[in-house]
Amino acid sequence: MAEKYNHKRIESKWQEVWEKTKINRTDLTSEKPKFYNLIMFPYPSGDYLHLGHGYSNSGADVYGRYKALNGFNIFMPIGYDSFGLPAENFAIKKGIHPRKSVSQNIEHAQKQLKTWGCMFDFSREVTTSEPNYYKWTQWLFLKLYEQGLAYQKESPVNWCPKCMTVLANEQVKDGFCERCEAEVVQKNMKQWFFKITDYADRLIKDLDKVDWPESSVTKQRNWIGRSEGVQMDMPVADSKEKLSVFTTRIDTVYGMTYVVLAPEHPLVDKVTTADQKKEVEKYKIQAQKQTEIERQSLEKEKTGVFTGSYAINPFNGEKVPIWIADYVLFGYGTGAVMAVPAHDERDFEFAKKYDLPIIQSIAPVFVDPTNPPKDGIEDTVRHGVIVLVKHWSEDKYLLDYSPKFGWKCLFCGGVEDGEDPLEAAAREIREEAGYQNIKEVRYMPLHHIDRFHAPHKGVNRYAHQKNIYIELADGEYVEPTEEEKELHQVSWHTKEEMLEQITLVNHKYIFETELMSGQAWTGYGALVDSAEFTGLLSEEAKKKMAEWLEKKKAGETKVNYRLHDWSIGRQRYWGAPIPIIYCEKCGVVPVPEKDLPVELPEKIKDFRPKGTGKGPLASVKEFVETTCPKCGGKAERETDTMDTFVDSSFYYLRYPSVGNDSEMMEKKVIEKWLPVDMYVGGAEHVTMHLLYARFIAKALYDAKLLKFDEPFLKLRHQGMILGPDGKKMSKSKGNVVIPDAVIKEHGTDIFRTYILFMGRFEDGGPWDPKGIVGIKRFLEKYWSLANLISAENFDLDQSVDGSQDMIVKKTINKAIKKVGEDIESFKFNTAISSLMECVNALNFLEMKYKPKQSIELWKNTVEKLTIILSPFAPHMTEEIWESLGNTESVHLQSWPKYDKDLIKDETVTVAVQINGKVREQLLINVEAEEKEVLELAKASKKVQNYLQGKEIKKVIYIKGKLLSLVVS
RNA sequence: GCCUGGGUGGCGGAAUUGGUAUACGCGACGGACUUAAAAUCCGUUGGUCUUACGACCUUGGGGGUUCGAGUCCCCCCCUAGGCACCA
Repeated sequence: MAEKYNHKRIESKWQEVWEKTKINRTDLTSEKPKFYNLIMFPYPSGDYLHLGHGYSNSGADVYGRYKALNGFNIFMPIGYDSFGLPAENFAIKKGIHPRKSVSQNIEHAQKQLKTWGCMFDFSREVTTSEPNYYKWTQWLFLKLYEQGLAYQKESPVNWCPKCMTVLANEQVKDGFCERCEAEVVQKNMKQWFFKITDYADRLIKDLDKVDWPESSVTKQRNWIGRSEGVQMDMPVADSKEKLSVFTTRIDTVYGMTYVVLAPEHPLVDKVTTADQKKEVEKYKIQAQKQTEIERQSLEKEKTGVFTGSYAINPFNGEKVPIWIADYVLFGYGTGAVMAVPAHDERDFEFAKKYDLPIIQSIAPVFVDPTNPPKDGIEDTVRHGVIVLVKHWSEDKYLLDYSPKFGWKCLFCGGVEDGEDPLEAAAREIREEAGYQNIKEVRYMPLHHIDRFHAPHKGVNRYAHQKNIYIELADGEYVEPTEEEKELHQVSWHTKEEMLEQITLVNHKYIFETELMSGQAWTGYGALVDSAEFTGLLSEEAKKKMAEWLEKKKAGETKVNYRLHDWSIGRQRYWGAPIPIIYCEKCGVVPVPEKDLPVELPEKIKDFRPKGTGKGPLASVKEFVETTCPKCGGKAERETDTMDTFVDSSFYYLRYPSVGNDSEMMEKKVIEKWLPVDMYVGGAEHVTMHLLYARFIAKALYDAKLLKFDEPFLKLRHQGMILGPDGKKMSKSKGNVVIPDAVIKEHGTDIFRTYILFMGRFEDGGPWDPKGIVGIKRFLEKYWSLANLISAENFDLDQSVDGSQDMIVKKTINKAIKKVGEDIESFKFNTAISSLMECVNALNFLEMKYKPKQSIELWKNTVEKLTIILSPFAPHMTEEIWESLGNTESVHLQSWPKYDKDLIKDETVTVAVQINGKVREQLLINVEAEEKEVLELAKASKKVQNYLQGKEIKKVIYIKGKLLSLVVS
């Protein structure tokens, strides 16, 4: 009996061998086709690398090994994202210099990584906090500066009072600091920015070029938040000022009843009248004091103040009041909006509160789905009323049942030319419903348009419907004519009953809006009361109205983005200093390339943040004081450091040129090796790192430094591994599982195979330590089977004839195909289950038939099995490979080719369905035709039972799958 | 509120273009080996009814299309993630 599998001995044995043979060092100059297999580099903030790292690394490594077996030259580098807040905070907590804690943490992470058996090329590590790396971070800054993409401006920024630094929008989660969870406040500061907004359109458009998870593409698109609209100028009445508003719904402009400026808007002071000054000032101060969360809280009731001035709607020349309100954001669009309460929920809420007029300018259009307008027939325009009638004493409403048309609805009817709709409605109720005394008649907040085909008249109707509310005074009733009674049968119902019974969608809608006492209609529709634009549909009106504005030079079409420029300055110590010098004479002067890196002073008394708005570097005299590179005069250095995301935005570009200190990217190498072929990492980086990295690639492309503008062609995310309790792992919950403990007990081959077997790679899920035994059994089964074959240790007494050889061949060929396809599409779990099936089948055959005579076939089969298993269990398979008598590593072999003919089965079971139910299974030849199968089925007793006395109406045969019979 | 994914046995999860739902693994039960246990191996394992043959039901719920629906269409519920006063 072969030796039991000992992971400790075997895994460390091969890790040593591989280190010696340098098997994972990539020859970047090789002629073989390249494959850049990248994982997101870890952040060594002090904790162990966790299960999540183990998960993504395992997936990426299996994929990389599979690609290598398929003839690619794999480059799988690794590094450490070691600058930034968490690393610095960790050092502060420990009371040591971050340089020291970072190097300890890296050493630790490295140790972990080396036991994980991944094919990392450790010879090309990057560490972002080393001067030989951040020299290039600063170089990158200079390149962006040269292109005008790095600039300084005074602007409101996110300030984290706990980290005492500015944060990018991307680092603020629901108003809290992403790192320390302190509440973020707005501060006005002079800051360095990268102009990512210049690339907004390309960042959206080029998503078409990449193979990324659809959800991540959408996430980036939403984050960038492109919206097309128009910017419209509005003169301020009795003043020379004019204001500009941005809207995506210019089609609603005739419904504008006021204008709102953000409280910070510079025009506020200019338009505020003397009597309103006090109120406005008070409001401004109150708005400023609020934190971002308070201000953006949706529960908060809207507030605002009238400025005393009016703006003129260029479309109709009407004056509308100018208000200020904090529901308008200064940072988006023009910081001013036209308010159309009838068609915008926020404006509606505001208008209700401050009693501002609500004017409808868009009418919803309902197309009757059961009777839509027919093509090629002109619309006939009609005016009509739809009437909601309320009972005189109860909370009930009148339902009209029309036996002739079969629908249940509200009362409705036509309005003759010149007739008042309210009167028409009242008349109709008296004559058709019979109720005589009306207490109240009024219009409902919105009217609408119905479109349908009127079959009895042969015309398409385009009906302007006024929606009218009638409340009866009492129950006085005069019997309608017989004729009317045939058309209308009325009954009283509660709200709920009405909503249930009404069969016409438009009537139902009216009923709902009335019950909700009006709402803004935010959908598209047809324009009403909009002068020359009346009748147009929203889409078309938008175009025409924008053209109209452009002609009048009162506005233009405009695109706005949710995305803001990337604020990159941090008032912290542990980062790459921004390479800028301020000279009294020459102003802002970039540090010349030859002077890079601007080294972060290592000896510093206190590297903790001060909270003064200036970073700790400001107090290091030797650092700050310098000479101007232009004029040689006295000058001072910028003391902010760069956001960590700048470090990580280009690390993948640096890997192939590690060791070259004179160039960031070696031209030849970069042209050969980039872009990245496969990138594996967490989905939480989609709106930060991945967006920034794409932007930087595009900027470098424009600077002619790169020949591609999309850095990551393929992207796959690993799901999140949760604690055994199904909750997110965290120290405070005490449910953290450290991969090293698992690896120590079971070995990394078992660990990585298990974690990939648990479920779909993108899904993740709870870590369940119980299931690991299944993988252990599987791999040990493989181990003993392979050992048996390699030892040629067979029971020679058994008589064998090799008749099972074909089954052995088929088994392995099927596995080769399935496992390969599954790894290619990141379906590791099903790849592993196919391997299990294969091992189980071979094991069964081996035990049953003792492959004495077919030893060559068996050996060959086990070799193939070993190769296709090697991406998952690299150590164990290497050991087996050696014991099979091979001298070259299993990882340098080729993925076996499968034989197409051996994949197919000659006989298959087909299901026989009778009226949709499976009643019989037939063993047939794969090539059998419908006729044969039908004959076979008819011969079956079971089938005969179901066919007795019945006739076969229809036969459907799906080759090799099923036969479906319809009988009656 | 809007945009994405999900919802399948006791559990993790499979299922090509609509074509035998529950692969593979865990767990559970029964058996073999053992003085015994562990390990290993073999068998059973969606539910209800039935002595049995078998019948019926079953992929979050309700409707539909189809010879046939986990898969397609409509409505609803739950859940994870993202965005959210973005005009």
